[in-house]
Amino acid sequence: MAHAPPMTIGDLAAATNTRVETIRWYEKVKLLPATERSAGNYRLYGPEHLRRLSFIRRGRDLGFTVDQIRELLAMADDRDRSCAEVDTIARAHLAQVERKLADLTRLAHELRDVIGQCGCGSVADCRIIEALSPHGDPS
Amino acid sequence: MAHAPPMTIGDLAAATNTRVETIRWYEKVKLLPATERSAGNYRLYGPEHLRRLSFIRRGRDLGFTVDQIRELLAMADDRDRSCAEVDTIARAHLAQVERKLADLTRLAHELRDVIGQCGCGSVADCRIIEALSPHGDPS
DNA sequence: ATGCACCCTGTAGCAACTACAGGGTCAAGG
DNA sequence: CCTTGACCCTGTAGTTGCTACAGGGTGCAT
Repeated sequence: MAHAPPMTIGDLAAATNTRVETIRWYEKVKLLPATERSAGNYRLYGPEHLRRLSFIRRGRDLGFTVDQIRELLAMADDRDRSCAEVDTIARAHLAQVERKLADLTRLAHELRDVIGQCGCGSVADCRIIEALSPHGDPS
Repeated sequence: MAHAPPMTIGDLAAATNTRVETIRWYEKVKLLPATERSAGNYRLYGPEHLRRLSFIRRGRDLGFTVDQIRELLAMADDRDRSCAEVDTIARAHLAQVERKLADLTRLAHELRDVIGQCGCGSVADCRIIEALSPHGDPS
């Protein structure tokens, strides 16, 4: 079998569940290389672009920032390098996710408390508003 | 006791743990009213501004958007109105927080899995990079 | 040849601020 | 009185990660 014909940006978008504009944006910020163009100036993509974009999307789904992905890609491109840096980035990211998780958990508790107290009368004695006001606000 | 002298924007910032620029920005987007000015064109704030800004900051800490806070403030200003809308906003927000919590929990699991597998050899056989790559990527 | 789906570039917008640049004001110390 | 330094002013541009046009060109089917 001959190798598959190049994909257009729309094909690549469909294959990776990404918007066309997002792909062009990744190119602009150099997560993806500028590609060859067709006679009509269309971007043409091959399987290596598909692989790279899939990597990027999976990283984004896992909550890595674009900068972190840039670093991860640079490391992945240099296969002799030690894996330790990759590990470091991943661990730092996990720590950050865990911090955010703790914050949100606390926040959910507070919100549940506040909502539980609302008797749904008039705003004048709404517990939610009161909870937001500087503690016990008279006036 | 006579009433306290007006605060400058810096005083208000210190009292609410807010940056000066943020206060000016809240004024621009009409969360805070434009204030009186001193002879030298300095903004002057009184206790009612302190109360309003505290409310805003607490709402932001609880993760309400600026738009939601704008609604909450409008309701709080109209004390005869029913509390039901306040309750609705708070519940919608809680639901959103809970969704985000679920996402992050799943994400933390995935990250921990991936990190656990890293033997910290060379990138060539790094499990983290592999986990990000389109499934099992040969080449 | 004409429609229609697709592609191109470039710019502006979103949230919620933050960070200047390039000035003016005010109180204290010398 | 004058200077120094901390504060204040406006206005604009930057941040993150896209998304949404506007105003065009391309490619294929009918």
